Order: sequence, then C-alpha cells, then structure tokens
Amino acid sequence: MLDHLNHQQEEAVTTPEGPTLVLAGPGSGKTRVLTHRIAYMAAERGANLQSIMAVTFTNKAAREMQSRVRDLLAPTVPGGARGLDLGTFHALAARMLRRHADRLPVTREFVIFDDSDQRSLVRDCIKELNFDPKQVQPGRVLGTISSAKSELIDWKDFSANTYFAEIVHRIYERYQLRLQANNGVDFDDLLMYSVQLLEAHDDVRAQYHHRYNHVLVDEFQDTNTAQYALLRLLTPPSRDVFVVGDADQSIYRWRGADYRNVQRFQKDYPEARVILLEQNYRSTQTILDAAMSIINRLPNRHVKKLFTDRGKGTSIELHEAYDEGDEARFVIDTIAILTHAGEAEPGECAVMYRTNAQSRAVEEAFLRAGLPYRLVGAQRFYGRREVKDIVAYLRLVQNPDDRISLLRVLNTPSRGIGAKTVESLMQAADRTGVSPGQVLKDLGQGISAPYDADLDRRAASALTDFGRLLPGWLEARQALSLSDLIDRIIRDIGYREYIDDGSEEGTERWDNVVELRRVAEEFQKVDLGAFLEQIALVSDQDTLTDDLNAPILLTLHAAKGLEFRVVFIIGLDDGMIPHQRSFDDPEAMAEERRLFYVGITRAMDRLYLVRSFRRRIYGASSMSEPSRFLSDLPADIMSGDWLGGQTAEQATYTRQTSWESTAPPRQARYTAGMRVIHPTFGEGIVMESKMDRDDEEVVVAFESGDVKHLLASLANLETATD
DNA sequence: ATCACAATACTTTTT
DNA sequence: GTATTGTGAT
Repeated sequence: MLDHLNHQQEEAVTTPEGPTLVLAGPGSGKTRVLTHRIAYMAAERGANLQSIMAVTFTNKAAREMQSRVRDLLAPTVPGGARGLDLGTFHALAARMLRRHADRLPVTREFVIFDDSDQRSLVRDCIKELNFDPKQVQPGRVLGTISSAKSELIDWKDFSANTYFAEIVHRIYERYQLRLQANNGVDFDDLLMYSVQLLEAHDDVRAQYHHRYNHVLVDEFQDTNTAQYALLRLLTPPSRDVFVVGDADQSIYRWRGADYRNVQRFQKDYPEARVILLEQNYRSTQTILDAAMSIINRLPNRHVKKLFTDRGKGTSIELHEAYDEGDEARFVIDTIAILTHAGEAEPGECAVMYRTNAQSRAVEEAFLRAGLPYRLVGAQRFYGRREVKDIVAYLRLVQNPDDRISLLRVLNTPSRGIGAKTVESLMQAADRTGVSPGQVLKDLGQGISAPYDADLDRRAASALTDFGRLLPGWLEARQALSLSDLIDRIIRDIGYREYIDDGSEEGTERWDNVVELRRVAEEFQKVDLGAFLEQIALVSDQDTLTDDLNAPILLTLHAAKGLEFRVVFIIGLDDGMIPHQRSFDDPEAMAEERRLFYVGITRAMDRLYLVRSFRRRIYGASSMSEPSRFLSDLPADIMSGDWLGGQTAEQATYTRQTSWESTAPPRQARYTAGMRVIHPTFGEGIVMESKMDRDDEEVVVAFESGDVKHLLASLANLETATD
C-alpha cells in the first residue's frame, strides 16, 4: 500500500497516533498522505472505519477521497471504504443537527437557506426595521452577520460599538428570529449550532467522543473559528487528530478562514508532531520558480524553497490580447496547437480566472468554435430561475413554514396574488400567530373564519385556490417518489405552459426542469429532506464530469487542490488580479497574491499568463493595466509577445512605444484568397486579414468547413504552394 | 389590483 | 449582462 510513497510521505502516513500537523507546499502530495493515512489506519492498525472521521473542503474532494481510500483498501478490506464518515464540515454538521434537532431552535425538517435566500431575508429585515436599503446594504450587513457567526458570536453577544454595528446588531437579531420562524438555518448556523450543541450537552459530546477515534482534516489553512471549535469538540480523548495544510494557500480569509488556526493548533496540542513535506512532484522547476517569485514577496514569512526533480521544462508564456474575446481565442488556438502536437489532451488543460463573470467570453468562444468545454461552479444550474422555482415548491412541501420559498412560489406562475394580497396574508399570519403556509393550508381546507378580518373576498379566493394545492402535495410526498412528486407539482401549477413559450429560451428553461427531475430520479431512495440538503450543500462545484475530454473552465478559488498539465490564467490585469476591491487592504492584497500563487502551482507542464488590453465591465469597455504581480516574475523564465519580468516603468514605456505607433507596425503577411496550411486545422483559404496592434488577425475558412480567427504569430500558418 | 415592460443599480472569491 | 424597482396599461 505504501509502495508509491517516498520517505517523507511514508513517514507522515505511518507516524504514531496523536496530534499531527503536516505542513507542505503545493504538489507535495498532502491529500495523498491523508488518504493513505486513512487506509493505513484501517488496514495496518486495525482501526474500524466507522471510528474515523475525515473532513475535506468540498463534496467533490470528499467523493474523490472516498474512492481513493476504497481503491487502497480493496485488496485487504472487503467492502472498501464503507462506513467511513467523510465530508465537508457543513455536511457533517447538518447530519449531526438532524439527529439532535430536538435540542435546537428548529425542527428536524429545517431547510438550509442558501445565499440568495439569506439575502432576501436580510432585505426583508432591513425593510421591516425601516432602514433604507440603499444606505444599509443587504450584502454588507449579511457579510458582517456571517463573519460574526463564523466567529461564534450570536446576536446577543454582537458588540454594537459603532453606528453601523448597532444597526447590524438589530438586523442580526431580527434575521435570526426570522430564520427560526422559517424553520431555516443558514450555512453559518450549521457550524454555530453544532458547536453550541456539543458545548451545551455533555451527553451529545460523549456520544461523538465515543464514536470517533481518529479525526483527519484536509486544507486545514482554510478552516474558520467555528470549524476549528467543532474540530476541537470532536477530537477524541486519544487526541488522534491529523491535519494537513499550507498557509501559503490560504485563500478564504474573506469567509472567516484563519490560517492562524495552524498556530492555535500547535498551542492547543503542544505535543503535536510537525511534519514538513518539501519536495514538489507536480510542476516543472520553471513553474516553481515563477510561483516562488510571487509568494516570497510576502512579508513576515520564511522564504520557501520549492524544488522538483522534474527538470526545467518550458518557459512561461505571457500573452497580451486585445479584449476578452481575443483572450479567449488565444486560449482556444493554443489548446488546439498543443493537442495537435500531442503535448496534452484537451481534458488536461484548464482556464482559470478571478471572477465567474469572466467565463462568459471564454464559453462563447468555445461555443463559436464548436468545441466542448467543462464549466465548474457559479450558478450554472441551481441558480437558474426555473430550477429555483421548482426547488422552492419542494422546500415548501418539506417545510410549509418557509416564508421565503412561499413568497417565491405564491405568484409563480401568476395567479392573481399580488403585493396587496401577499401583505394581507402576512397580516393574517402575524395576527393569528401561525405561519403563512399554515394559513394557506387552512384556507385550502375550508377553514377561513379566523382570517376573515384580514382578507377581502378577492384575496381570500385567490389564496384559497392556491391553498387547495398544498395538502395534496403534502400527501403526495408520502405516497409518491421524488420525481413523481415533481411531476405532480408541475402539472398542478401548469408550470410547463408558464415557462415554455415555444421560444428557444423557453425550451431551454423547460430542459432545465427536466434535468432537475432527472437528478431527483437518482435520489429515489432518499427522502425529500436529504434531496434538498444535497441541493443546498452540493454546489455546482461538484457536478464536474470527469468523463468528457474537454478543457475545464474554473475560478482560481475553485482550482484549489487540483492539477492540470496545462494552465491558462486569464485576466491578469490590475483590478482583476489583484481584484480592485482588495486594493486598500494589505491583508486582502496578500490574499490576492496567494490566490495567484495557487493558480500558478496548479500547472504541471505549461503555464500561460494572459491579459487583455480592453475589458468590458458591466457594459462599458475600458482599458486596463497589466497586473502588478507580473512584474515580480523573473524575466529569464518567461517568453511570449510582451513585457515579461520588467519593472512597471519599463512596461509602461514598452506599451507606449508599441501602441503609440512610434514603433513601426508589423506588416501583414496574409491577404484574402491565399491558400494556407494550419498544423491542426489543415488546409484553408484566407478570407480576411487585419492588423490588430502589432499582430495580424487572419480569418481562415478551412476545408473541414470551419472558419477560424487566428493570430498569425501563434497559428504557425504556412502558405500552401500547390 | 395586477401585469408587462422599461429603467436602474450592482457583481470577488464559496460552503 | 441581471436582479430589483418603477411606471403605465389593462
């Protein structure tokens, strides 16, 4: 089992039980050590798999880890990794809370409020408290509440020592009470409630102490205070806690993560062994040199020496594109060249960017080129309106007290329930002290008397019509499978007719609903609650399909823990990387630098750094400067068409001389009608050629039927002599 | 009172 | 490009 490990890794895997901290750079096999440790505990030390708990960062990582452990154990342990408790902190916490819901301010049927639910709830609270949503921004308030929660500060303890804090304090209180009235918990509550549960109840704590003998945590640098507290509470009496991390890859400070947990760990477990893994097995030395030139600029940090025996490798290529479309085309053309040359499979290439919005231009370019791609993250599926609609209906069935979902659903599709009617419904609910969902159920079942005072005849009849549907669904929930329940709801409300108007968009929206139904079919065995929990906790990050051999598009954050032969980091402009919002905070700037470092160190063989001269930022196009980080890269490992490793002044000078036409423009080499040969696309005819700054953009119609936009400097076009 | 369409202000990163 | 809000028509 330990065959494929080197000495350092093997030492880490087989280290005696007890608190252990593995600190290691990128590509050193941290996660590998963790999985081997789990398998080693089970196979060699005879540990019961059910007594092991492992925590990872995403559900995808958890699944991968599960299957790796299964493979490792397959020869020795029949059944593989069955019974191993593995998941994110949030998923493990949710499981714990459902089990002990009787001690919580919510019932076992609680639903998890996602980001947009939280936002609308905060908005409601702001309005109810008569603050101006323009002055008191919901996002900022929510952020403050969220950080408080991740520091385990509940609203009673929230210190209101500034004007803004006083406002937040009042909103926080109302928000929390509202959540409870909705029978909902947000992401932070999952952790905070778990900590409170374990702290307040000795019997529950004892139960978990008894349950786990070994606890392991991956990506430890990204745990926040609540997660660390939870970790401590779950640590078994044997103190066998094994954590793995790298402070240089800490990129979730904004979410409350605190890499000082590493120091806290050493203080809390003074006997902890510290194991360092130094060698990198992933990248070429050139890539590591680039990475070091970025990370070693950070102050208060011992300079890291990353080394590999993989050799020097190819130099890092810098490219300046004209705009984001051009940027995307460069990426696609380069991938085409590399795959044709046999340097990499399409599926081994990744395109990384700072913000999700940047994926659009790249996606469009892929679509236009007719090439497949894989997109990680953002709200691709579960954020869609039609999907959220159906999910809201399901959530209402699971938990009729969920006001947010009720409000979403009440007039979707339109059924004559407008703002006024909604208001009178809320009034009726508040006055009688029941949830609006209950009012509707009552109305549907003919119990209208208690609410007569608040509802005029119009409102009552509209609400009654809707209310009649609810009990049917609640019953169907018991009798029908998940997908049949969805069918029933869609039929009852005429949802297809509502969204599928026959247009292309309408069909696409309906397809998304069908897709949701298909996902539900996979959950046949699981109940509605588990399905909804899965939807809330498993973001699209995890929907990545491994089987498609296509380049993958993802944010730098989402790239954490992954590796690719070829990496493109696009949008290396000041304001994107580092992001504008970090400019005035040195800590945030340090995090931007670490983020760039994480991106660089994902690359195994080749790294392309791309920026663009113009960029559209919500509609308006504006010019941009190269990222300040680029000038930290050593010139001797760079190549490409522009400004590697220069100082900012030199860079500015170079750009000015080439753009202000002091330098002679490069001549066009191709004209329309010329026959050319491309290494990937084959033979074709030039349709059009135009000079784009100092590069030539050629439009070629290939014999395969494809029409491509190519940059002459990259495309390696040969003129056909026929 | 409700609906459909137009104008308006925001978009970092995620469990 | 998009969620939320505002306005006028029905």
